[in-house]
Amino acid sequence: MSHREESVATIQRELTSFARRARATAAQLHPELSLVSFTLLAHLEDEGGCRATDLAAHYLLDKSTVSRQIAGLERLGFVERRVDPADQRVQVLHLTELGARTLAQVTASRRVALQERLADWDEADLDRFAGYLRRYNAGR
Amino acid sequence: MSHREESVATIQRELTSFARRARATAAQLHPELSLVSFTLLAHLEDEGGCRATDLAAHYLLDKSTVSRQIAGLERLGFVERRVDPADQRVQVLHLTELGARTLAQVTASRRVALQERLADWDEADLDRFAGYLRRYNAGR
DNA sequence: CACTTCAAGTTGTAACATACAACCATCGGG
DNA sequence: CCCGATGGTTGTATGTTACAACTTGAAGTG
Repeated sequence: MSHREESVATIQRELTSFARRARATAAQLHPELSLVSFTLLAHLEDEGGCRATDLAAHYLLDKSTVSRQIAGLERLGFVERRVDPADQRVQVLHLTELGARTLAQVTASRRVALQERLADWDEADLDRFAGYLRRYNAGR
Repeated sequence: MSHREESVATIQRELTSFARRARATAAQLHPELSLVSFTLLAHLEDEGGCRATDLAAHYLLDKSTVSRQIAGLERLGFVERRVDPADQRVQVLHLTELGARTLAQVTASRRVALQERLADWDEADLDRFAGYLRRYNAGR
């Protein structure tokens, strides 16, 4: 196995291991907002509102799954729907004020945990790690 | 926000985004072996056999969940149990020949996908990225 | 305009995954 | 020999997800 292949194998192993734990970690940190709900809210924040179909495409979920997730988030008062005047079928989803506040809280508590974990990394390493992750995720 | 905080924020965002997609990606790539089953088999391979309790601790799962997962994998003929002669309560889990072969296939197909995605990375970057991921996961 | 086709969302259904609690069996130490 | 701790299974409830069938509205075509 070449050096290159070994690196790829390591990346594979570590990413898998991370993915596997992510759900449980998220659930422990804030039981009120699952990993999926959290990412949906975050996406709404980033995009400043989007359609359910967009969420489904972006997160590789079935539209029925998104429909139910959104219904739950609406029940919690975190998102609201605004019918697109140009197309009555479309519901543009937006964060409510409460949704934005909750998202901010959860993001902050996650960040604290992450900061602790990365406490002994120096700034240059953090910067490069962040860059690699961004590059990896962009590559699709 | 300091440079350091910005890097941490990026890492948080990218890791979350990755985690969110991982399950669906895995499911598409090989419907026969979910992400969880895959990681359990991989762990057995790495460790050369271990207890259900170890799996639960490592993957932050309830022991009942692991118990059912293992039951499923046993039904599929991928793992076998050997009672520890030193402690009758303990079942040491091992990959069967079929389990090892299936795991190897899935690992290989995942690796191909990953290699494609990392095709335009140079070797030094791959090496550093792998190192950062290992360091990140080790930090707990 | 009527007809067809397509896109956005919802709902019915079934399969899993998961946690928690209760439980059983076994081990090890007083 | 009992008793607490450990490994594991089973009962139960909840949540996530996909697939399929359906509803509604949009858009194009004759």
